[in-house]
Amino acid sequence: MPLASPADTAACCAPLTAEPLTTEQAEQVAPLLKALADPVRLRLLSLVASRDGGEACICDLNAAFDLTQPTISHHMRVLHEAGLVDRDKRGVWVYYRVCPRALASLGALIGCSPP
Amino acid sequence: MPLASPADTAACCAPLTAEPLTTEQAEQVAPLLKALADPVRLRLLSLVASRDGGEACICDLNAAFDLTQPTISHHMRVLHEAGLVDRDKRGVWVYYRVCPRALASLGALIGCSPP
DNA sequence: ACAAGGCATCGATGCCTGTCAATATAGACA
DNA sequence: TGTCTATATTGACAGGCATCGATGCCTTGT
Repeated sequence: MPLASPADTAACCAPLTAEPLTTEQAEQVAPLLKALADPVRLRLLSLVASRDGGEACICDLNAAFDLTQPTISHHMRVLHEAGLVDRDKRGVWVYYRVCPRALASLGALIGCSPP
Repeated sequence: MPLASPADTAACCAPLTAEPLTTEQAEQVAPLLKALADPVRLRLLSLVASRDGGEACICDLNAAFDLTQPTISHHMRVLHEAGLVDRDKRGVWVYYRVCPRALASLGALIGCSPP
């Protein structure tokens, strides 16, 4: 297990509206939301998630944006460090796929908990 | 209806993982997430939502933080302009309450709809 | 009319971030 | 070994943001 991402510890609690978040909880969840709070990263994550097989490489993603390759690489790094996507290097290509647990825990926090 | 908040138009679409977000969708949703992506604002929203009656005034919120009153006021303004909370001035006090539609649409976007 | 208190706004400051060009790294293939 | 290609890293720059102190606005009560 290479690194402990924010998604590992965050958002494993009661929904936002049930009881006040503690300072610690808020400081764990905020980085997750911050990683998502960018139009490019939202599209990147959505693009990866909706892809056939649930994965995409940088070259695929690059083609969908009018941004330079380093910028896309930077955004994927942010998503990865937040624990929202996993990396898998196969040969020359690097494939990203969404980490479903992270998204689910975020959804539970925001309060769409169907009992 | 004083202003059209981001929450009015954003996040009324398929979950993030179903199909790629368009640029327009991403640019509508991102401000909502950005408004939430701050530890103080997360606690503020949670505090308001979990309050008896679902509302709180600035003076209540101020007491829960080690920040100045202008800073709290600024954060509540950000939440309000994103469409996440409503304002209601009653006498000297200003009461905030969460706008449930905004949170629900965000939750639907993130994808906590397990069929 | 005046004073007091709750809240918003303004201006300034220091830090964070999105973007790019240039460069580095690393795997595949001849 | 050397070249080509895919991805990451670095350094720099501009814009954004969280915070504060000072101040203004508005409502209530005297």
